[in-house]
Amino acid sequence: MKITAQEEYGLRCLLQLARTPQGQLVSVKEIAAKEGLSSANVEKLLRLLAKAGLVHSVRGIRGGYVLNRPAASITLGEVVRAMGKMESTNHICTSYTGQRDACVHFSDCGIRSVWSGLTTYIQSFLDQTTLASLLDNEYNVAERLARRMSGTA
Amino acid sequence: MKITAQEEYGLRCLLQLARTPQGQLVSVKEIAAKEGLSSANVEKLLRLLAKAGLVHSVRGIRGGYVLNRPAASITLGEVVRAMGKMESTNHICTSYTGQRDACVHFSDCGIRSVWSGLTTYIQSFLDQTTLASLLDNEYNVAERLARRMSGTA
DNA sequence: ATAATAGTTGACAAAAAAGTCATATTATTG
DNA sequence: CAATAATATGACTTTTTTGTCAACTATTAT
Repeated sequence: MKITAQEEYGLRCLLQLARTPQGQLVSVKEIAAKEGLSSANVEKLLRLLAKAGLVHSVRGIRGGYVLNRPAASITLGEVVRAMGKMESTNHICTSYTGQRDACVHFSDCGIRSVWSGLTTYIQSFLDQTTLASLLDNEYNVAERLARRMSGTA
Repeated sequence: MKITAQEEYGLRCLLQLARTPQGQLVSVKEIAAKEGLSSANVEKLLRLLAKAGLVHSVRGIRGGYVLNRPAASITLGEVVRAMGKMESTNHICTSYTGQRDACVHFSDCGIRSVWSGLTTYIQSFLDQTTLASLLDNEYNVAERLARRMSGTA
């Protein structure tokens, strides 16, 4: 139960796109440089996001990636699901069953119900957070910091 | 962001202990058989739980494991933390930073605050669920099932 | 005492996740 | 129309996580 590397980095790449004005293209190289990741890795992440329809790519010289929709309409839930490491509610109890075919216990055992409850709970949190709200928060923090540093507040 | 094998199996082993009456010892072999896991694996899981103080072991012939505290006082949060795969709130942004030493962005960036918010949110869910409540639920399900099958309801 | 049973430990093996690389494809620009 | 700069793809490598094994220690029963 922790955020995977792909989820974290995928989100970061997406935020880099969200920070650039209007459907302006950003290259893998730029994103990689800004995030301190390898280009190969960033490319892989962006391909996952493209498959999920969150970003869209343009080939050729001067090509790059853009968000497919406004940052305010993209939720963290979508991002995390796009990275493919989220337990899907209907797979609960199918992954970890020991050497048995199905859940060793009842067909609707206590474990199944907590795990699926937890998954739903987490997704509701993620689905309520948009890329835009993350940036907002970031800018507010930056602003507060700037004010404090300049002795204005 | 998904439940790890260790978390799931650790919980299952613990529930096996919670199901047996009073501080009665259960051997690794029994648990392994009931869960369809290898003894070696169950042993490893139980050692983690023992290190965290959730269970206690007795050696020698007729030895085995017991819960250290009543099932109603052990929360899922404790279990998950014992298995060591939970993001700890003060490690946020120290694991995934690309090739940089620290968070590439602000020292209190948008990502950090969501991830730590999410972690807290998840833990509050887990900390409100006890082993006992999982068993309750299990028994209720079993009872409902039994009633339905016997045509009583 | 000794044999048998059960937990303990650390090293190792296998599987999964993360990351890299080489090669192909596409578009632009001179 | 060639050179260049960008994305696309799949195979491969590395790292991390899971799981197994073998040798050891403790406890009980005979």
